[in-house]
Amino acid sequence: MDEENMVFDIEHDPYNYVRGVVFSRWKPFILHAMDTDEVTNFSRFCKQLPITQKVLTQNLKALEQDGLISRTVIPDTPPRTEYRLTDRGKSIIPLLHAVYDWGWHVMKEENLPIDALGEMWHGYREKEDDVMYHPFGNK
Amino acid sequence: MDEENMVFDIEHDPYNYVRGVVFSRWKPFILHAMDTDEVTNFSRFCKQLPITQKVLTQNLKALEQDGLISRTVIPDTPPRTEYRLTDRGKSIIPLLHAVYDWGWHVMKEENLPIDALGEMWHGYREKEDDVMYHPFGNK
DNA sequence: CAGTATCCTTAGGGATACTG
DNA sequence: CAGTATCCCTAAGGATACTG
Repeated sequence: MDEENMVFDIEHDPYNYVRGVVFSRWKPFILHAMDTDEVTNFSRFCKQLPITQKVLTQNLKALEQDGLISRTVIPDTPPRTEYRLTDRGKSIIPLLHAVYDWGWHVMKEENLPIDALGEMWHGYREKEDDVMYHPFGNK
Repeated sequence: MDEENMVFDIEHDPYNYVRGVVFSRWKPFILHAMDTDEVTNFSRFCKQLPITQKVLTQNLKALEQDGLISRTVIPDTPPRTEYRLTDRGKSIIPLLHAVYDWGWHVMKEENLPIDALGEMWHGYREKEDDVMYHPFGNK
């Protein structure tokens, strides 16, 4: 055995994997929305998240490929598309809550402003109808 | 009250905050290493993580500013620098473990190769001396 | 409705060389 | 030892327009 270190390969590491699969900019919000809604369609996402259709499509496609969500096209006229969490997708939700909670408390400690809409989604603030006009789900 | 939606501002959202503060490419590994080592110095990090000094410095500086680690310069000749987790830094460790665990299980389900060194650090694989030659800590 | 197709911008990271 | 200083590259995302 030589003195050469075995070198750590981040490409095959679970942290890095999770980073790509769930911690991109918008995925936590998409997953959270789908957990809240049970059945969610494309246009609902667009209503309150300031995310472009292109990025939304990219993220939904990736989430589907990674097995976190399922996509069903319903052949109506016009056809609709339904998204829902798979078991794997559901299994990440508690972790997302824990992440939000940790971040929320640290931001409070640092006196950083926290988005009110997100707080309502997570039950950290009383829901107000005028703000929750399109609370990700049924109007 | 107008019909205009209140728009969600991701810049003030805890998810996004945590993403920046702990889920950049290398921070989980740096934090994990510091949790394992208690007291860690700069050069130890360089031994096994394939990370450049510049990026390491950037990350350590950011972690310090965000209150996750503390930095102490010891006036020897040459001066050394010691890093250790703050209470806030320690408080994120269980969450990191949970992330690793979730990712590890999903990668197993998908038959994706998992880095052996990372598995040993996390206790998912028996430690082998020839592989753990520089296990982040004391040689 | 649920996307594609283009084009562009930027933050985070990598490579390499240099310093008190 | 513990960093700076440059330069470069790429992936993720944003803006805008178009489509079956």
